[in-house]
Amino acid sequence: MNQAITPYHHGDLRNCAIIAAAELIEAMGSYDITIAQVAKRTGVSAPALYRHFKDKDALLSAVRELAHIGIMEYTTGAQDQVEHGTLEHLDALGAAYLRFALDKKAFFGLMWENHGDAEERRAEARAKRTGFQLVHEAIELYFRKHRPESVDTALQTATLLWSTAHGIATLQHNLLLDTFDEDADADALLRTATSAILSVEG
Amino acid sequence: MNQAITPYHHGDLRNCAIIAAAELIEAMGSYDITIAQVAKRTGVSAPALYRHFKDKDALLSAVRELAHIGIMEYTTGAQDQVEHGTLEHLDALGAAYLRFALDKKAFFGLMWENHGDAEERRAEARAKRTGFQLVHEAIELYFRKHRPESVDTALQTATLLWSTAHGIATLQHNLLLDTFDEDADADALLRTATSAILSVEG
DNA sequence: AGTTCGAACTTGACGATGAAAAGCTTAGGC
DNA sequence: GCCTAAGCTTTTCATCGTCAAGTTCGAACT
Repeated sequence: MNQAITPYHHGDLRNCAIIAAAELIEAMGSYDITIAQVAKRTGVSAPALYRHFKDKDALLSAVRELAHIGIMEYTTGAQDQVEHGTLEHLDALGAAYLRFALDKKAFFGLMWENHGDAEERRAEARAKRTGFQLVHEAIELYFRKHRPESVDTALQTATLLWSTAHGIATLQHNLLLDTFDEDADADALLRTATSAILSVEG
Repeated sequence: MNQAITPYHHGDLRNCAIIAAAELIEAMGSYDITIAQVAKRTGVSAPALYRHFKDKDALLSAVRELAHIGIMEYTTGAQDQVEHGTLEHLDALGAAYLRFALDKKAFFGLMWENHGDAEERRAEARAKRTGFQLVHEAIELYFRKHRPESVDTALQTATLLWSTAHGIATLQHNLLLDTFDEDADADALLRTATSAILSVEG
């Protein structure tokens, strides 16, 4: 975004385009953006972006990765304020996930679109896995402290917990929580699910 | 789809267009279809569809409702083969949901897109609620039989169970289950979650 | 039966979009 | 001080969603 006197060679177009796209998405509250919009915001012609991205979806794919980093900021941020390996730790992670889904609706929606070729998918899967790892480690730590006999089911438990959090976030995101249950509170629901799933006998 | 000698007035264009769109989506395995494709398949010009749908999204919205009916066929079909109010009943519902997500990937992805104006959203929310109701009733019945003191938490439990099923389906759909947990089995995961959530103390 | 009317279609056109092609511009190695 | 190749630009094109204007036909009224 920092073009001093608009030099011919931008210098960092790839990254600036990704950021511009992300800003546009956030500003419009929708990931229905055009190459032209991104190009304009970056101060560059539309085809210029094709020097750095195979096609539109490759650009969006990069934005999706950014979004995953964003969610990591939410979760790691929340994690830093609680004692690790406790129930509060897991609740904090879950709450952060739900909060991201609410705060950054457009990003959250975009992240779970899956188009793109195998290459892009792999890169995104890596980013997603990093976020999941956080939950996995937190649960492993929790089990090690409170239920050492269940440590080796931590991966399964993490998958379940992530699924539930994601499901609740999706309900929220689609404005269906109210439709299904007028009095539902996403955070409370997730906390209930968390303790239920954590107490499964390995 | 039944144009005998291609009469000028189609007779049932609206429904045929919806079905054609659904068939296209299923055939291509993607919901990235064009008005022109749908029109061609229906044997009609593209603008003709605008007599029956406000815009492209109104057509897709109708297809989404069809998809919800499809999921209902899966779940009610599964339900008919088990004794109601049992754990197997709930497991069957969940398994049917996961199977739909796998069998009809494109539909499943499309269903959770949410664009469209308020009017369309309301119609879709109604369709979604109908599917949810099934789970709700099954859980209420289960509680009435096995844990009568928890009957009034059935709605909350249903929301949780639906969330978990949906989360697992999403992981599956995005090919992430393997990424997160190489040995994960979606059905087994959901069964584990189901019994955990059902045993929460009201 | 003939006229009329409006709903259901047609063709044609337009603006926006994603993407390719071909030609400038400039930094950096020789 | 050129030469080259990467990084841009403007042009161009096909496709897409959608609108406007004209055509066709069934039904309702005389």
